[in-house]
Amino acid sequence: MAKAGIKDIAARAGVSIATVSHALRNPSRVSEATRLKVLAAAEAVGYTPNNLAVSLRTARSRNIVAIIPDVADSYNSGIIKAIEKVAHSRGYSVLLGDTQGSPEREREFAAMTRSRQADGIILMSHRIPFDLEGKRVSADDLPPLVNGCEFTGCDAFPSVSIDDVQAAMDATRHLIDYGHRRIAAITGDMQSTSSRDRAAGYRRALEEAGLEFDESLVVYGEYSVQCGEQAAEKLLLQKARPTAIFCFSDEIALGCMYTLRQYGFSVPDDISVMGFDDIPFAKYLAPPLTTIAQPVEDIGRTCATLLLDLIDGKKPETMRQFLPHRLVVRKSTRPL
Amino acid sequence: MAKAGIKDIAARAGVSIATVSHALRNPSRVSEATRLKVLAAAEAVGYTPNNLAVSLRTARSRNIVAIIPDVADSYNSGIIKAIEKVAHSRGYSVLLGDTQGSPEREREFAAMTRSRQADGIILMSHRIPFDLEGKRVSADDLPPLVNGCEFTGCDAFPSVSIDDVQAAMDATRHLIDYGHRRIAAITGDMQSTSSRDRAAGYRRALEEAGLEFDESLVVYGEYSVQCGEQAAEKLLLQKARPTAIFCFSDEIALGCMYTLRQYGFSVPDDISVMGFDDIPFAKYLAPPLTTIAQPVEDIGRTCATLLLDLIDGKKPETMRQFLPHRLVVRKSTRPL
DNA sequence: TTGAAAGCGCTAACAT
DNA sequence: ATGTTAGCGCTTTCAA
Repeated sequence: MAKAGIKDIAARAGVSIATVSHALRNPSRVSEATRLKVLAAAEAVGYTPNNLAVSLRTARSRNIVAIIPDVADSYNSGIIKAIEKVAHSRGYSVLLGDTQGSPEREREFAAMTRSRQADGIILMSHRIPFDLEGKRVSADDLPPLVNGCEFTGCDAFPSVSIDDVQAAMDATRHLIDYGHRRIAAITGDMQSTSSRDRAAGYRRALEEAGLEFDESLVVYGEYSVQCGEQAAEKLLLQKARPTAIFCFSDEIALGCMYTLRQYGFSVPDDISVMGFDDIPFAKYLAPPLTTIAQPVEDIGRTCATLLLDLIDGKKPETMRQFLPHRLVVRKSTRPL
Repeated sequence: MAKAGIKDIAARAGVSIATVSHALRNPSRVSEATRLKVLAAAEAVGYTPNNLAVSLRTARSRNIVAIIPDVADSYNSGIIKAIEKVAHSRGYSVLLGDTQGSPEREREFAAMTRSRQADGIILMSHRIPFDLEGKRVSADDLPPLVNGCEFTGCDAFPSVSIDDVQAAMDATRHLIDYGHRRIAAITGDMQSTSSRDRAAGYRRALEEAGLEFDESLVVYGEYSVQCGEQAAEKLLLQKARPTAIFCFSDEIALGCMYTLRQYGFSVPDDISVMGFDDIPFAKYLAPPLTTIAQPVEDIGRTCATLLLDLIDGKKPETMRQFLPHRLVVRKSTRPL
């Protein structure tokens, strides 16, 4: 006996395949007696539905694809974990779309909705992964998509993230409140909206405090430890060194602190370092990292919930959803 | 125009659907002229194959499922990233099976091969996620599965990991070579083979060095920062404290070092700490962590390659594959 | 309450 | 080289 299907059940239970199908999906439409008979037969033949067939027939794969720059990034992996959790609880599976930042791969993964392998997309990128131009943009042949952490700029899709501008302002202000005046910044990829917004917030907080924005104090990088490592060197090479460095991610901060230590600088005694994200490791670092906590779990959960609702035809109430961040002051920053 | 299928192409190109199918999949079976005609028509109608239909027909989903305890764990996420990479390069997608250690979820995800949503399984657990007993174990109705990092004990499935016993011996020996005699250990979940093997290696290295195994020096935990945090306290409470602590994962080591610091102990001056895994953060910690480097990328790649080959009907050469680990001495351990 | 039958969109014999 | 046709395993009208 190779592969038991509903027709095997039907044969064994002495009913039609239609009845089997009903008994399994729509119990109320068959008599109690047949239902039991069918269930017993299903059990007996060791039935497992072929979900490919179900999906083809119902035009629903019950998969979503999460398009994410890098699963191995601590911040990202937290988000995706939360996504998987709610997807699973609602009977969906998540297809992993690790793009390593490649626009081409973003498009490939996004195409999975066209090819019916996925019913929707959670996009953690600032790029729209398909042509809106080419064809008519009849809003309803766009796939269900929710934009997480980043923002494509297209309001046809709901997006969820923190208010990066405000968060960066809070971070910068914390440093200013601590008496710092020469506050450097190490950014993420400036293509990304998150990084642009943080840069804007940084700048604005400076201005509001009457501090001059000094271009030589910002190093444009990307969200990675290696970047922080190198960027810190550039900062250290300056004649007038910063007394504080605002890193646009905790990973950057980690690399930054490493370099500082290499050259004999103490954090926070010589230089204060501020991170962003509050990855799980942040509080365990030496010194524990002052940072902006993102509600990672909440972001992931909200993205997934929104998407699944979208798939079910429910329109979101707010298209642009901002979740609350929080300044977490630990030991990597100190009053001047 | 809603959904272009091969029959739309056929109509437009003035050929049969079979010819379209051939032109698309099997170009050599069709004349150059028709091939071009078909391609043009496909382009014109904006064709994207319905992979659900293809999969149903060919009985191949081109998905694999990665069953993993926790995507947010740095070690795990490295593995899964490598898996995704090779899967993608071979035209497969990976379904994320984050189990949070739950055997039930392991089984749920494993069932995806039965329901045809996945063609194979990469299992990072020591438990077999389905009944081998119940039915006849006719080896060929087992799904393609490769066991990564852990070992179920079933040699019907290929497995790939490092030699945990040897690696733990190397780690312990390093501490012994440094003159340590009271060497504590903080283990992972002792249900897991990796942790049992490491415990065995630890013990064996002790014995070979003529050191007595002291049960009070081992704290049984799990692979998490929180665990390391708490376990370290237990160790510190002992009358005769260890001079070195061998943590069975870097995350444990991180938590352990944190607690040590809390209580004013310096690593490595007062106590040496050794990790395991060499997660990307390890070298950036303060102090940089001495650890056993696992070939994460290689493990992931090998798992995926093996599985995909298995799916293609190629039998693996070795059922139990050990990849080389490496002792990485940094600054968290020091000679006594 | 149950069943017959028509597909979902595609592939793969088998014919032509 | 191209076309006909029979399904893959299931859901879902529609009729009985």
